[in-house]
Amino acid sequence: MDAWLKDSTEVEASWVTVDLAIFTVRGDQLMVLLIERGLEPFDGWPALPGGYVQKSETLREGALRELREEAGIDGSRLHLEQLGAYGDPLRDPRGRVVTIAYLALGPDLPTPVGGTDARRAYWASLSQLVSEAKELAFDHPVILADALEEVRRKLEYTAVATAFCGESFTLSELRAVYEAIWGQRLDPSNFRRKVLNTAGFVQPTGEQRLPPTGRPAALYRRGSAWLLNPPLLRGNGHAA
Amino acid sequence: MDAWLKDSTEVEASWVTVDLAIFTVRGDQLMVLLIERGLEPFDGWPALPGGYVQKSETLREGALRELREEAGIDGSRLHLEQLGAYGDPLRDPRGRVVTIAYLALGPDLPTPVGGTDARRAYWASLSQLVSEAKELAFDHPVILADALEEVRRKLEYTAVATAFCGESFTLSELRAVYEAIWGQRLDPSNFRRKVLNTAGFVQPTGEQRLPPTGRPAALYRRGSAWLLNPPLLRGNGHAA
DNA sequence: AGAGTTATGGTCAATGGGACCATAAGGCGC
DNA sequence: GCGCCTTATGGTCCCATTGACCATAACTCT
Repeated sequence: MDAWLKDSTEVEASWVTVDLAIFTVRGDQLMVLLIERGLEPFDGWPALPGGYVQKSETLREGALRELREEAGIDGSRLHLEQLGAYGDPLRDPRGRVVTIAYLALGPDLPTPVGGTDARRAYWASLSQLVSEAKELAFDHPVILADALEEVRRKLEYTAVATAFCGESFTLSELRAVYEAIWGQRLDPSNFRRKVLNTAGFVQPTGEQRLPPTGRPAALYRRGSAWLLNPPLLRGNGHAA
Repeated sequence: MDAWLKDSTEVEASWVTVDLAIFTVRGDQLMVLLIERGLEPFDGWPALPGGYVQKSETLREGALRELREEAGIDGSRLHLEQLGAYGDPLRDPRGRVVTIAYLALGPDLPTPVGGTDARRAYWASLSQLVSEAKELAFDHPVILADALEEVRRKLEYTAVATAFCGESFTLSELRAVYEAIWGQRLDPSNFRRKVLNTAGFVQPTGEQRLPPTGRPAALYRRGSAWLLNPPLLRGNGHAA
């Protein structure tokens, strides 16, 4: 293989890892899955779950495997997309480690047990992370910030919000996803109108669900549309 | 370094490369820079320019270096953003090579000379590539398709179109960028209204430029805004 | 029954955008 | 100079979308 290298003193092989930003919405909070690292470097620090990519698997397969191994989550039922590659030569003190960050979104998931090189795994509230100025290992703060921005933007022009809901859901639940992630209240009536007028966003199941209090709500499941055209824009922001 | 590996039979180091999808608009055509490969594998095939990432540079620096070495382009004046990582274990017959794809956008650039491992470099028209069903090396067809989709989408909600123009430009030139990339005509009057009403998209220079024929057009330079809110949507498409 | 709560449905006005028309300001041929 | 062609610029009309509200429906709990 070295035969193709132009300059073996400058080019050398790298370790390739995947890191996962796994989000879910619980109540009115956007949560991200963190682990407490169980080995050096950054032993004891909170970090995003992740690990080495094996030689025979695709990057996506590696992400799905780490999802299972480190977070105990079956990835077949959640949304997984690539966020990007992070390869600053100094990002890992061990040497050149390029990581491919993945974004995973799912409905309220069980708290997972710790994985192989994690002492424990837990859901952390995003707003709490920010307010406590919590530090993360490696360049994970950057990855997490990029992931958050990606989710926020993707809610606007795709139907990805349904990935945070279960098989069937009410429009209030769907709206709660938007509110938790955008951090702003949306008008229930206008939200409803927008969602129902967007062909293929959701489709009614015909069933109802009783909330803890109040009128029963109709249930929907995700529709066939992925792109929302026109998009569902967040206004200038008007908290309530 | 091996001390951190969990299973040295399954995890091994990978080669990391960058590949570049460099776009420009010439006339009414969207062009992409291709090279003719000068060595195996895929010797003689057209491919996206790219090469190995060196051990001491960031991924972005590697992309800028390849831009210079393989395409003879000074990257300081064009838009460069990461597209994503491609790591199918079979994508390169030499073995495990993960590539980080970058998207580069610039104004009409000079035809570059061939680089180190390229026999020659040339601009290829996107529409021609499609109509001739041209094949590319590796998984570059996928990367190119992803890059194209990314540019098209990014025109909608960012001011990235100005990256295809020179320092100063007329609104017709800017519109021509949209038309070439979206493959559809836009109404000059409505386009103008939209661009000028979007605060910070462009700012007038006060100067004019004479087109080959017709009334002189006012010149603008790019403004401070990056996100367009509301976005500049392509309609359902109505060629003319 | 009445209050509280959530879901659903409708109105009204402002905005933005697509289709289209009109005018301005150059060059060119005669 | 005068008309003609071309491109740039500016404006109008109308409809779809949407934000701000108001009103009603359908539950539970007291």
